[in-house]
Parts: sequence; structure tokens; C-alpha cells
Amino acid sequence: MKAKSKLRQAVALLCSRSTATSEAYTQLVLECVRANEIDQAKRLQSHMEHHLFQPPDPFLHNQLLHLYAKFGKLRDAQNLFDKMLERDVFSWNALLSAYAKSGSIQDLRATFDRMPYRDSVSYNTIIAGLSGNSFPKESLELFRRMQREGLEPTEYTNVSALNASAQLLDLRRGKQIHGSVIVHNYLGNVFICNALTDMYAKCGEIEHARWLFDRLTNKNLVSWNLMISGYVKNGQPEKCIGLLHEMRLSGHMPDQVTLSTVIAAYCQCGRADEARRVFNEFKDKDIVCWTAMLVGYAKSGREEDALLLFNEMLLEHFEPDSYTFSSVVSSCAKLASLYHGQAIHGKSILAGLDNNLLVSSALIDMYSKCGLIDDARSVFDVMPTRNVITWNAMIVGYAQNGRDKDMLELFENMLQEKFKPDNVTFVGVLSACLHSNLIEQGQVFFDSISNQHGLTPSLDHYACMVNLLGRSGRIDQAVNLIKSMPHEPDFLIWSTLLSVSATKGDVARAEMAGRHLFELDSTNAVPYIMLSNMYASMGRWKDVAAVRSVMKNKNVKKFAGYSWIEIDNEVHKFTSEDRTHPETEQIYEELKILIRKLEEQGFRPNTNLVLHDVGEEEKLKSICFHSEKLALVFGLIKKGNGVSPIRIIKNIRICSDCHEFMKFASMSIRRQIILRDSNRFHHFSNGKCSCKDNW
DNA sequence: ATAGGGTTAG
Repeated sequence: MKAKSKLRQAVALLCSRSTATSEAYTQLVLECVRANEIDQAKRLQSHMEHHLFQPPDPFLHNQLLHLYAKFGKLRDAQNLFDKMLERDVFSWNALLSAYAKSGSIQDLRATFDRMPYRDSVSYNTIIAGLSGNSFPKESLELFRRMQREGLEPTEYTNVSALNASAQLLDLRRGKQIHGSVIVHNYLGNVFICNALTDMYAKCGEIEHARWLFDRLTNKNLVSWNLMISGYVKNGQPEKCIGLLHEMRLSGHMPDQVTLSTVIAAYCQCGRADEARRVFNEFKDKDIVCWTAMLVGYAKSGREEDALLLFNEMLLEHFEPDSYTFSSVVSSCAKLASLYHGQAIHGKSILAGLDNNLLVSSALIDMYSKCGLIDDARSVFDVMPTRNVITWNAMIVGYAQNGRDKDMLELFENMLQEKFKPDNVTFVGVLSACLHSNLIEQGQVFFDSISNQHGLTPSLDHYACMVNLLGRSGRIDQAVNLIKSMPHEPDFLIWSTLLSVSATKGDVARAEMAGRHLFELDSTNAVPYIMLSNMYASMGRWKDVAAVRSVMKNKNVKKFAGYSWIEIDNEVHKFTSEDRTHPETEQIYEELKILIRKLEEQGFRPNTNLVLHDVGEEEKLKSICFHSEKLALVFGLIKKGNGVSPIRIIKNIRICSDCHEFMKFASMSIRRQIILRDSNRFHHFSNGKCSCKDNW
């Protein structure tokens, strides 16, 4: 600290004079390079240009150039380079490394091509620059070109080439480099060993990576971090925790990289609380550590904790980056929390990151999952660059919000702009067809997945088709499709078949699907409930009782359906017939009034949907107080005189009685109701629903 | 002068 202020004083002193010798400048510039004092070096450069009336010392210029290059000060490096009278390969290499750090690949390549002479450092710089900016193919091309030109790859070259092979998951190339590394006797270099370990780990050969790691005698912190992250990437997070322990025993202190990896490992094992404890104990956290914890919570389904942690992070004056924003925005999307989502959108604008690819894609998803599909489109429209994920977010958004025409138009645009659709795109496309009952259209799209786009239909796509065929009453075709699949049918396929068979009253098919589901997972409540609902709707109460008793014997727990509504900053959650809310009395009072009013307008509660064989009055009671109705009335109590839509979110699918109720309610209260269920959106307005009663 | 590890949206 003291040395730095002394240096600053010396620079200030020299710059206060109108003359100085070339030696004096050189002396101070060297000091600046040693202390990494870029600003002071720039001051010296500018003073020198104005006051030194002799040709600048090429050595001094090279020193400055390297300092700028080291810190990625591309502009300064470029300016200086242009002024230089003598440029040797050192100068060119320094400029090249400034371009490599800038991330502009075109400029990097152009500079490389412009060079009058190239040595192995030039090649190493561009090869590292390309692999470091995720251009592994191009990096390996230059690796080959270097050898063609008769330059022997150095240790530096091999590290970057291994890195590129790892990115391409090209195990063969990696092994080939491994061989040449052995021949050249480079295995004493820890960079080489680390790069090899990483390559094997990323290519899925975790045992091979571990074998090398165990034989590495001069392990450093990076070696440990590589191995730990290798286990996370290979789906063995439990191993990381043991390795962390070993690492401490061997005298290595975990750093920020270790911490962020270990947090991910804990959260992957469902141990988010332990991750949080490790996180709290660590003193020197950076933004990546915070983001790792936010992501960890989100992946553990603990979005509220993520938002609370995000607040803590802001209180501690950490600046969120694009990764942080995209992660918290996606937590808001899962919660459908428009209040927080908009606030975070605002913060991202202030940070200048709202147009960032990651952030915008997350914002599109957030707005569409909040039912504000047009706001999602606004974000989409102003983006400077888009990728497949952006397009998919928008297409899936239109699909879930029942805007099939917009979806089809957007899909056409996507193809026109030469973006390659992937499996997620077709999940969006097919589910839009499903929600709008476009059977022929859906079949055409399904066939195009393999015919036109060279993809293999996934189980999700098959499930959409089973659903689509089943709804149009072609259950035979749906069953044949399942039989013809190249994949083993999974839980989703059979539960889709069960669901469509049950609604069409095809008891035999429903029971067949049920048997497959029990085989796959006898503890999941979904098939039991679906079968029991089917029997109940047919009045087959004996069968209902039988299913219930099997559930009881096997201790299958029905998971609770609930709805929630956000009022200002707070989330209010309701279950069916909930009486735990502090304002329960008023809610039930108002709900009864609303039901009477809607009945006067023609609404009739549909007691056929009640799943127990109980008296008519009991049936009415259990259906009238479903969670979404309670949430709606609560919203009206709190925001009764507003004009914005009432937004309700539900974790299971809406029943048809509630659906009918919401249609009448939207007319009676003259307001839009947006209900997101586990499957899709329902925009109720003027007595109609965007799903056209098809869900 | 040039090399390695962590967060990543649908």
C-alpha cells in the first residue's frame, strides 16, 4: 500500500515538470508494470508524448503495451501499438493477447493474419484465446496448423488444446494429446496434469480423471477444484463432500471456486441447508458464490429462500451480474411473482443488463409465467441478439398462454431467421396444438421433427401426441403410438394415457395405464387419484373405495393441492376448505355472497365432480370452497376496486367446476382473472376463457 | 509475452 502511494507521488512529481529524461520515464514505467498501476502508467505515457522530444524507447513502449494487454485494456493497447515505430514479435504478441482477452474473435483472427511473423507464443495466444472464448473447433484447427507449419506444440499449447477437446467432449483427441504429452515428458507440469484431469472428467471418464489426480504429487488448489467439479458434472455430488474434507487435511484452504462448486454439490444432493451453512461460514464470498447459492435454492424448489438471499446480497452491496439476474428472475417465474419480477427487472435496467441474453430470456419466461405474455413479447422485441433459448422461451410462453396463432407466426419467423429448432421448441409447438385442439396440425409438426429437422422425437413429444390423439377420441391410435416408440414409455406417457382414457370413459385402457404406473412408482399418488376420480365420475363408489384402501395400505400420500395469490409484497396460500387464514371469516362470507350472485346469473355448481359418496349438501360444501375460489375472493377483498387482472397460481390442474365459476366471475366482477395451473394458463374475461374450455 | 478451476436463461 505504502509502495503504491510512493509510486503515485513519484509519477505526480515527474508529470509536474515540463522536461524529463527518457531514463526517468523508463524507470517509472517499469515500477508501474511491477505494481500493475495502469492509470499511473497511462499518465506517464501521455506526459511523455507531450514533453519528450526524442523518439520513444521501443523497450518502454513494449513494457506499456504488455501492461495494457495483461489487463485487457484493448483501446489503450491498440492506440499505443499504432504509435509504435518499431514492432517486433513481442509487440504483436502483446496486441494479440489484448484481442484474445477482449473476446472479439473476428479481431483476434484478423490480427493474427496481419502479423508479419508468428512464433509459438503467437500460436499459443490465439489457440488459448479461441478455446477460452468457447471456440474449441477453431482452436483445434489452429493447433493443427501450428504443427503443419513445423512448430512443436509447447506445454502452453497442449493445455489449451486439452481444454478445447474437453469442450467438444472429444475423448479421442484428448487421449491423443495425452499420448503426445507423455512422449514429450510434460507430465511434471501441474498445468498439463490439471488439464488432463479436467478433460477426462468433462468427457465422462471420471475414474480415469481420479486415477491421474491420485498420482499427481504436486497438487495445487486448481487440481482439487477440478476434481471436485468433475464429480458434480458426473452426477456424483456426494463424492465432493468427502473430497473437500481430504483437501483440508492436505493443507489446502478452499477458495471461492471451491465454495461455489461445493454449494452446487450439496444442493444437488438435496442438502441446501448444509450448503447454506458452509456458505455462511465462508468469509470471502464473491458474486459467483452468491449466485451458486441462489441457483442451489432455485434448483431445490426453494425460490422464496433464493429471493430472501438475493435481498441479503443487495444489503451487503454486491452487484448482481447477468448470471445472478437470470437466476433470480427465473425464481420469480416459478413463483409467478410479478411484484418481485418487475422489481428485479428494474434493477437489471439500472445495472445495464436488461438486454443481456441470459437476463432477457429469463425475463421472457417470467412475464409469460405471470400471464403477461405481451410484456414478454416486448422484452423479446428489443433484444439485440437472440438464441434458441430465447425463441423457445417466447414460443413456450405463447403456447402456455393459449396464443396459438402468435406461436405459429413466431415459429415461422424463427425458421426464416435460420434458427435451428430443438426438442424444447417442439414441446412448445406441440403443446400449443394440444391446447388449441389442432389435431392435424399437431400431427404434421410431429412428423416434421424427424423428417424436416433431423431430430429424434423425445418422450415429451410422444406424450403430447398421445394427449392430442386421445382427446380426439383416437385412443387406439394413441396406444399404437406408444407401442411404436423407440423409447421405453415413462411415467409421463402412461399418466397421459390414463388421463385421456379416464376422460373418454375407456376404463380398460385407463386401468392398463394405471398398472404400468404402479409398476414404475407405486408411491406416487397421481395414478390412484386419477383412477379414483374416474370411478367417482361414473358413480362406481365400490371401486373408489378399493383404490382408496390400496392407497391407505401402501401409505401413499396425496399431495396437497393449493392456490396462491400475491397481494402487494406478500404471498397468500390457500388449500381446499382452508380455514387457517387470519381473515377466514370475511373470505367465506364474501365467497358465499359471490356464489349466490353467480347462481343468479346462471352458474350451477357441478357436484358430479365430487369424489366421495356423500350427501348432496356435503358435496356442495367441498366443491364450493376449492382453494382457487378462496384465493379469488381474498384478492377481491384486498384489490376489489382495482382494474388490473386478478392473478392466481395453482400447483395442480383446475377442476371444471372452478373453471366454470371463474368464467362467470370474470363477467360479474368485470375484471380479467389470470389463473396459472400446473399445466397452462387460463385468461378469464367476459365469461370466456383463453383455453376455449380445452385443457 | 502465451496455459488450468466455479455461477449459465427454455
